[in-house]
Amino acid sequence: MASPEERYNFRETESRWQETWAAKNTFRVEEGSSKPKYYVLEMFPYPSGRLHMGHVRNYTLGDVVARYKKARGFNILHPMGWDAFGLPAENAALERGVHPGKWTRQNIAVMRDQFRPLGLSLDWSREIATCEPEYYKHEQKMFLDFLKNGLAYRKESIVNWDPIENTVLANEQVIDGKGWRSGADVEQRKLNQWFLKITQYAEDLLQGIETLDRWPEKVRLMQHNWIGRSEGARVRWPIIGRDGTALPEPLEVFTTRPDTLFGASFCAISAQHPLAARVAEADPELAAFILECSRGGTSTAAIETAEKKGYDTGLRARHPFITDKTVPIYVANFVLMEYGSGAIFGCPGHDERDMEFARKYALPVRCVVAPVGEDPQAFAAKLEAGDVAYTDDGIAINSGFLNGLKVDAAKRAAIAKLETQNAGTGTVQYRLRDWGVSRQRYWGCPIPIIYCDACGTVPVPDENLPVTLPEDVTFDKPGNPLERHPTWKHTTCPACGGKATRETDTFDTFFESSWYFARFCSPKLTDRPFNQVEAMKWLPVDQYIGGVEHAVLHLLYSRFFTRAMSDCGYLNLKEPFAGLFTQGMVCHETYRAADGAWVEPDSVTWEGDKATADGKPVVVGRSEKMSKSKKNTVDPQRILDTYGADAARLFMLSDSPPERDLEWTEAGIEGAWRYINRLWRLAVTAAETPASTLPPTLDPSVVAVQRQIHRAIAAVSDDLEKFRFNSAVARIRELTNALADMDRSVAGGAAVYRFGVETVAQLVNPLTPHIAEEVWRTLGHATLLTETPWPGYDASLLEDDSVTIAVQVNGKLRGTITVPKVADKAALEAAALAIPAVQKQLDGKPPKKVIIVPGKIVNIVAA
RNA sequence: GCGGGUAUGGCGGAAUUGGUAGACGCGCCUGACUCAAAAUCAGGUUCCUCUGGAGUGGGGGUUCGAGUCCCUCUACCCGCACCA
Repeated sequence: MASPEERYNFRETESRWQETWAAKNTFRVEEGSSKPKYYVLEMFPYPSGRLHMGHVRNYTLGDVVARYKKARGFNILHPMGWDAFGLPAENAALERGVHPGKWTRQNIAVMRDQFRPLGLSLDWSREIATCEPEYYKHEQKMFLDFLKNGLAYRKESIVNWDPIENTVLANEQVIDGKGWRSGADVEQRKLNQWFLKITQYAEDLLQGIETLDRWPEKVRLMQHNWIGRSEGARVRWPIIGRDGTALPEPLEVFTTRPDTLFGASFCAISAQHPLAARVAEADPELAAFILECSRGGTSTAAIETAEKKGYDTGLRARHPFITDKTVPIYVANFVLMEYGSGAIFGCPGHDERDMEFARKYALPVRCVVAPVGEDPQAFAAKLEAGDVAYTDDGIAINSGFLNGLKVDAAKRAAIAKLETQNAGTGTVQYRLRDWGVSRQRYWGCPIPIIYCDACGTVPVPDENLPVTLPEDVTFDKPGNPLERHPTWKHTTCPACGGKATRETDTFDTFFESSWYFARFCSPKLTDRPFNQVEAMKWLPVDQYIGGVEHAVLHLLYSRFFTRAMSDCGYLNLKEPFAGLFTQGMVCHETYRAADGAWVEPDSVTWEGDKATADGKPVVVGRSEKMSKSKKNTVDPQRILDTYGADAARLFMLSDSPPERDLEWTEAGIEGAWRYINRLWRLAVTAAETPASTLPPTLDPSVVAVQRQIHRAIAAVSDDLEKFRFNSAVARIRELTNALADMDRSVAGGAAVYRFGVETVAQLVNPLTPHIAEEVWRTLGHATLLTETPWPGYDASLLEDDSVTIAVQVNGKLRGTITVPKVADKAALEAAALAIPAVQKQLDGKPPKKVIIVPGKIVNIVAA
């Protein structure tokens, strides 16, 4: 029976250890250490105001890795910072009239305080905030270096416009045709924008994926698809005008199927194609069609569902292979200007979309590929009469010099011929577009550029960096406050000294997060973003942890930045993150009142399986990601106040594998809290047990526990290495159960018990560091457990002298036998056959066959 | 449409190379302690027609033996989506 003194006081204990670790700088990087380095990083938080459960899970996972690796003898870099620029700060300014900078810095202060009681092994001396000029001045310099090296450029282009956020979005920030934060239908607008040349690295980024063997397959695949490499050809089609004369410039189309050129029945160009505009000058009907395409296509979502429409320009394109053959050129609403050359040739027989178009406009369908093993004539007749395209592999038919070749060979032959005829070239096309980084927002890093009527685009000279954000701005009107600031925008040209204006756009906030991992290597350096030697020592990040939602955003941008920084002399590295772990979301049941309004979990009361809120019944919905809109959030603060950090951490780690979604339940956290107390009682008992040395002979039951301790060390070590934290918890609980059940009064009992409790403290330390440290101290250790090496195990104690193995008859379990580990096959067979249940199954007949796998199983095959 | 993933008790999940399915926990049940409750402790808990049988989403296959390998179907989840 636990007396009040013995009850575990997490409030006092957890804060005491947090203070001790802080006072001793336990988690600072060890300068000049000869230990191997290990860089653990979790995706840094946006200072939204308060920590949420997703943060707690993310940082707990990272902390387990950091503490485990520290015990394993590594010199750990485990820093924390703030991804502090972003739109919510401006929204707060609009709604509450508070300056974005003030709001952000207040949030940082609140959240930093919320971090402390979690007991994370962070090196706070390296804290950074991206909204401070000490940080962003370096990225302004970096941008200018990118510009010098041809990695940044400005151009007018059609961009994704978010009408709610009043800013441009990158392609990666448009999800299902909607803004990734606002959810608004994204519109198309033509604007002058700064771009970073991520496409220059398309091939390298693609190939680099192969080296990321400690990344989840899912993320690698998503990046692979996002880059979207396709091999094909650019084909030039001479154009014949409406009057029958040839135009000077040919039409260039991109295709991945040059093998189907003989099946071409039309060409189609984008409504934004220059040729379309030229023809429209003399054709009002076409001009109207083009307008319709762009009007109907203001939202990306609308484009995707729109019916395929075309307009015959009256121009014709001359086929590269077939003399005298020409095809009509259409303007089509489904051809994208941004991909390939903004023009295609249509082969309806072997492309679904072209088939749809051809049937609509009564264009010919010609079969030029037939599947192997089918009669080509019959197949072609069926295909040409139907409306389903054949897109699989096959053999070229009706295709002149390509006839008889399979698709791959035909592609190569077609490209070779195009090249000899000077009618086209083999090429590689990527889906990846350059990264538009201009944002029409205030709360971001100013783009260090000046526009001068005389000198054009002029970079801000180094000595004038940083270009800092003005503090005196107003948010009383829509649009970018920098644009209407009375003085900030107006400046003099650094080149000619004349009147000039500043760029008022700021960088996409993904700019800051694309290099922060390097800044942590020398966070206080003032003259450069980071020290190259330090960065090369710590990078790549050994273990990066965060949500999968950044698979093609932050994670791709960072890989690009690392390459770009290397090409500009900042680094010599390609991949920033050697290991990546993407954690699941934290979910909770949802509740709705009769009127459909969401109800918070805290206001729901249960009576049996009936849930009510304010006396009215509520409908229990499915478990979903915690979100403010569905009100199914649980405030980490309340959990920490009620159960402490260790219980919260333990529950988060034990209930689900870390890559899967976690269902938050009050019962679960209570279970974790019970375990903490159970462990504490064990420790109190162990501390009361007089320390004794191990006697020469141990009671067999004690030997069994001793084996279990060593097995637990081996299993938990392996589990922690492989992110199987839920299994690690199970193994530790098993050992705890065994220790609680053991007889301490027999020979060696007391000593092994004590050793066992000590081992539990060590094993549980990365997961629940406060109680672990407290147990360690209670057992009489003067040194910190946090500074104690990871326990080793005795391999000879992992296995028992005797093993229990299963006995099957025809694959069905009929009994078990416990035999010496060294028992030979004959002994195993004899023991197995002696089992009554086995005898019964055999029914007096001799077995047909006996399969014996020593140490594992005996399977008797009955006649 | 294309690509990927997942499916195991009432629930979360375990079973690392094919070898005793359901570890560990939650919930539930019984008992002890208590005036009572909570907490704690002890025991039980896959299902069924229970000396046996069935069982890892459905169906089929390989094997002495399949949650695990192969084929096929279904459901759900995620990513991309007129990319030529």
